[in-house]
Amino acid sequence: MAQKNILQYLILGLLNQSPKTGYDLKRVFEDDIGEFWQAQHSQIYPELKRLEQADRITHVELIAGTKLKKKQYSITADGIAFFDEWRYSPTSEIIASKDEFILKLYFIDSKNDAHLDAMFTEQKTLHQAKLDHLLDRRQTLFSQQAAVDAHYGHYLILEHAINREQDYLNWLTTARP
Amino acid sequence: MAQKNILQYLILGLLNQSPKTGYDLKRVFEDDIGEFWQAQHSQIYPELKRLEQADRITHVELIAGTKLKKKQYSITADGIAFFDEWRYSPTSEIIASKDEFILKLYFIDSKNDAHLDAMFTEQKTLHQAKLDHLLDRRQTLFSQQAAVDAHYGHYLILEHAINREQDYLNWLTTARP
DNA sequence: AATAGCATGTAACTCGTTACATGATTAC
DNA sequence: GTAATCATGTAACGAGTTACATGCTATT
Repeated sequence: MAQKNILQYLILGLLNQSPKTGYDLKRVFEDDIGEFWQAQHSQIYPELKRLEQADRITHVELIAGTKLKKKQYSITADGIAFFDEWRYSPTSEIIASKDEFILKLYFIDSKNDAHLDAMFTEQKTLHQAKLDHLLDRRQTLFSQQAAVDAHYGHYLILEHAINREQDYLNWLTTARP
Repeated sequence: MAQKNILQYLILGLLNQSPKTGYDLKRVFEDDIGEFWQAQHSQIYPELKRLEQADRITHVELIAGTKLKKKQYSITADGIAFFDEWRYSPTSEIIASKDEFILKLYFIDSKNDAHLDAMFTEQKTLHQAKLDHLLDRRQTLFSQQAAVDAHYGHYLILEHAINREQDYLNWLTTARP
């Protein structure tokens, strides 16, 4: 065993919400959970094949327009069981994050280093843009209380992503006003 | 080209501070920059070989005790140039983080889900322990102003790690008091 | 008709983890 | 003496990225 293959659980969880095509999954990864997990379509399609071989999902072929085939996948009872095992098991490790800017900063010894201002200015811009985008998404998705109640976990993690960016920006600004 | 090989720059940066063995590097990864990057010795030793073949580092063999050989690596002029190119280049992408707990949370639809309390309690414990450890390290490394002045970047990233954990804990507590 | 987006796949490659393997030294 | 740590390496595997490849559909 080398790694954990969390991707399979995410795909199962998303199919557990509703049947989806590989392309649908790709978009959810981009839009909804991209802050906390990433997956390219080149990783999703093979994983769908493996999950189907393991009888955790099945698919039906749909025709859009006149010719365009798409495979709509659904989760099976086996798949649900396998997903539930993961989702309700303890999460006892924190997957450490990676941050290239932070590493570059580590090698700066002096407060007077000529590069510090440019480095911080750049990061402030990046993280402000990210924060703006997240605030926008909150506005779009959760401006009504009903949405919060129906997708509470999604709401919470978006709040967390927003907090995180605000905290990052706050640190940047405090360290280098 | 598939990925960025940031590890090589980190090794060069650490050797730029002072000559080190592979084992020394391993410990720095565990202790100092583990919050933001991880590397096992099985990744470090081959990378040292590659860097030496590229003439970016060299080594001398030292004998500890009577027999134990160790290879002490130093950075070359080429290595310094290569490192500087990286460290002073723009960091225009944010490497997205991964967090398994957050993903499990995403799939919880209702505020009344019976698992929520246990999930949050577990995470509070984990992140509190991490925060305690970081506060401890700040006390050890940076209780004197001279240390802050001599290793300003290291100080800043430790502050950031502390902020981040405090923010995480704060979110956990606010969402599930 | 051209462009952007929908839709699915494979190939090549690197990154990173876990496990295997060996031996010396220090502290108890 | 024995356990923990120092010290260095390789092997096997899975995870993840980038690039290659193809074709349909909707919008302007």
